[in-house]
Amino acid sequence: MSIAVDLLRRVSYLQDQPQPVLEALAAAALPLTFTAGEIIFVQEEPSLGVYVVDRGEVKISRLSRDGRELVLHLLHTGETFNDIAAFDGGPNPATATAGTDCLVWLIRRSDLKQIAMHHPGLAWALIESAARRARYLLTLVEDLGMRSVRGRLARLLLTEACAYNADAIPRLLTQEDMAARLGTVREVVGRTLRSLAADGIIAFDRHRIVILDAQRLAAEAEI
Amino acid sequence: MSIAVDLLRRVSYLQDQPQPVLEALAAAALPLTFTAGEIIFVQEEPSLGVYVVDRGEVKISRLSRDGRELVLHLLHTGETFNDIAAFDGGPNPATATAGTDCLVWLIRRSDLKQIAMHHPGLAWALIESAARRARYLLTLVEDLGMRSVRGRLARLLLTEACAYNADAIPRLLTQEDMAARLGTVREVVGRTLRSLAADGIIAFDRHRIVILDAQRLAAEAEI
DNA sequence: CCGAACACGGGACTTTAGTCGCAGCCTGTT
DNA sequence: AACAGGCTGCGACTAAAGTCCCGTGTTCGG
Repeated sequence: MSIAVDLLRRVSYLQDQPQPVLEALAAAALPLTFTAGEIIFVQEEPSLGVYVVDRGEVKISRLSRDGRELVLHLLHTGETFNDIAAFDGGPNPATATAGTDCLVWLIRRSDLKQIAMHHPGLAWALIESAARRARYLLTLVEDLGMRSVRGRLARLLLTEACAYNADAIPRLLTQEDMAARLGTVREVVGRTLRSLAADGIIAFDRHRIVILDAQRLAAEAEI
Repeated sequence: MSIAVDLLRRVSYLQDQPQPVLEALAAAALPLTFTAGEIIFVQEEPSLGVYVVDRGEVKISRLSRDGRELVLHLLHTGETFNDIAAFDGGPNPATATAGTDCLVWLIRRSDLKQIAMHHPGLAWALIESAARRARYLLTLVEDLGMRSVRGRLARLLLTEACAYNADAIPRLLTQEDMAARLGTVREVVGRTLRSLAADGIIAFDRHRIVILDAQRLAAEAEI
């Protein structure tokens, strides 16, 4: 159980919470393990509560009935998911899949609500986290609504490069993965990457992507 | 001031709050009036707090630098806006414009936080409302990411018809308005409307839109 | 009553995105 | 060494969306 407290302290919006609050949450947390590719929960089904990633990678996505997938988040240690459903008690807003073998903790909605009702500081922290989630979704809306695939891809490359603070993006993301995150398909991602390479903005180093001109890439992302 | 309490009771997520809570909020609320077309606040600027619409229509939108506008919400009496910024203290996530002459009340973030910290019930209500907002944004993401203009337009027509619970949509929305809500342009909306009419799904009755076949329209919206 | 502003109809065209099909290339396995 | 499967490269094609442009009806104020 103290393991769970250590984890909760790594959750960005919980780190300022007093020890008793974290202990109360930890006491309510249930450990769950999933193997790579396994589905954690499915969109539209009733929700159990909020999940915290302990180890591994979790993919949050929406599936359309024609088989396309739109990836909303890729989560790692210390990040939470299904907050929305845990907060409003509605069905799961998206599908969660284990990207790798992983360990997550589940805190049921009723427990969370109970604890939040007794600790206003926690309640406000949850409010802020929900607001951040909404803000992130708004950037997605703007991306999808007013940016071209080229622009979105440029943004994705920049954020990925930044995440590994390097000019090269290790071959973790396949073109298929990128397509799912951009709301498009594999071929278009490939074509756009080639076009960016033809313009001298990026280059391929044995299937790794190297950013040659971060300025111009940023300019592409702005449009 | 009792005017403000009456209004707050019409806010969906506040209606179960006890009288003292509403009075505390009302005491903190400042009335503001705007004339049609006036800008209430601009995206990216520091936020003052949360707003409640008393009278009139408020349009929440994102503007891109190439002049395109994406309408996120159209709000009326008893609805709130800029919740996100009021919750997390960040800049305004979008631009708010008075669609008609209107009266709104502003509750500053610090006052809201103070009151919420003393009333856990209110805090939880805010959590739920933030979750709903996020859920709504997620439907927008799905719309923009995996639906065609035709599908989105079909959905818009259905929800508008439903809002006036009739099969005809009064000429309140111009094609330009619809385009802004769908993330597209006027010509495309017009073309798509004509195409739906050619398929016998809708018809025009002296510039009003009449839904002839709600089933097929719903089918278009599903894809 | 006239003209300006606005909303709409609609044709012609360009660009962007998505689809299809197939070949090549690694990587790990048998 | 042979092979399967996943990832990629790429051309050809179609469909969807966006752009440009102009004509027309309506409304509203001078």
